[in-house]
Amino acid sequence: MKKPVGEQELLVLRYVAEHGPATVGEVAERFGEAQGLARSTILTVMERLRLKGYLTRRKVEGVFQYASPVPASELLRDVVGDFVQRSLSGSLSPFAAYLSDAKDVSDEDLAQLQDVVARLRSKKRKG
Amino acid sequence: MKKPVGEQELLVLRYVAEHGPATVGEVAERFGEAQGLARSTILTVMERLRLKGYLTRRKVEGVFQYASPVPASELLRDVVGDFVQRSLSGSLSPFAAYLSDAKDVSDEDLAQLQDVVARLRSKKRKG
DNA sequence: TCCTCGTGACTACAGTTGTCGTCACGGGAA
DNA sequence: TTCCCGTGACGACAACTGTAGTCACGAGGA
Repeated sequence: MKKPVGEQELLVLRYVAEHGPATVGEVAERFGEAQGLARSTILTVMERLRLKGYLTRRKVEGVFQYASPVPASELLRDVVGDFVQRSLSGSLSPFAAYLSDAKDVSDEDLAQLQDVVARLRSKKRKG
Repeated sequence: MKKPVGEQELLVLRYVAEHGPATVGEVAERFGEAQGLARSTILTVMERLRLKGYLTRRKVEGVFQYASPVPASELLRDVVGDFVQRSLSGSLSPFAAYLSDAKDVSDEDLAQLQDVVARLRSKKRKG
């Protein structure tokens, strides 16, 4: 069930996941056009995502509405998990190394990270 | 200089970066065999990595010694950076989401993360 | 000298991804 | 009724990746 998703595919998937159910025409107009992509490109990508099980569709008044069965946040969380497993063999130190050099960590991201780390630590103490 | 690297390619690159300069035969025997890969596969992958600029080689006593121009840690840090940019559009919250669900964060990784976060926070206060 | 083996360079081929063009259909506007 | 347009389904093609077979060459051992 873990079909791979390409980079562009992921962008489209994210768009759909974040911008509710949408038709191919809508995605092509609002997302594809901005990226300089033809409508048929968007259609092909969305259909591939559907074939892989990442999108579902439902005919509403003649046209198909595509939607992601999982919310964008969950989707991205899984993408990160996959990446950590596949490319880092589960190790997080490369992430730490990246972070320590990162120039552009937003306040919110930083606060969120601190929060998560603190939570993990307290859980570990107990567990 | 930002040629893409596939997953298997990355594994080989990591192996070479971590296990000093090595010949194709050595990598095939120690790494490839364990993965069930033919020697020619290893050779092809290593040559592709060299063509992309991720490996260099030097003939030593008749055979080529391949090496990574950058240490493994730096390599992985860059891989993470790429991933964050390309797949997460620079946002770190998906990573935080991943962490909060992660089951298997090692003590070392956790400590390292906490350290980095703390450092970033203090830097931010000052800067 | 002749055969074998490690090494390298090529070639090959299938699957995935990124991008489209095009064709056919059905519903409205003219 | 006719023609146009949004929509869908296909087919296509190039690049990249994963994986390997094969051929030629040079150094040693038999």
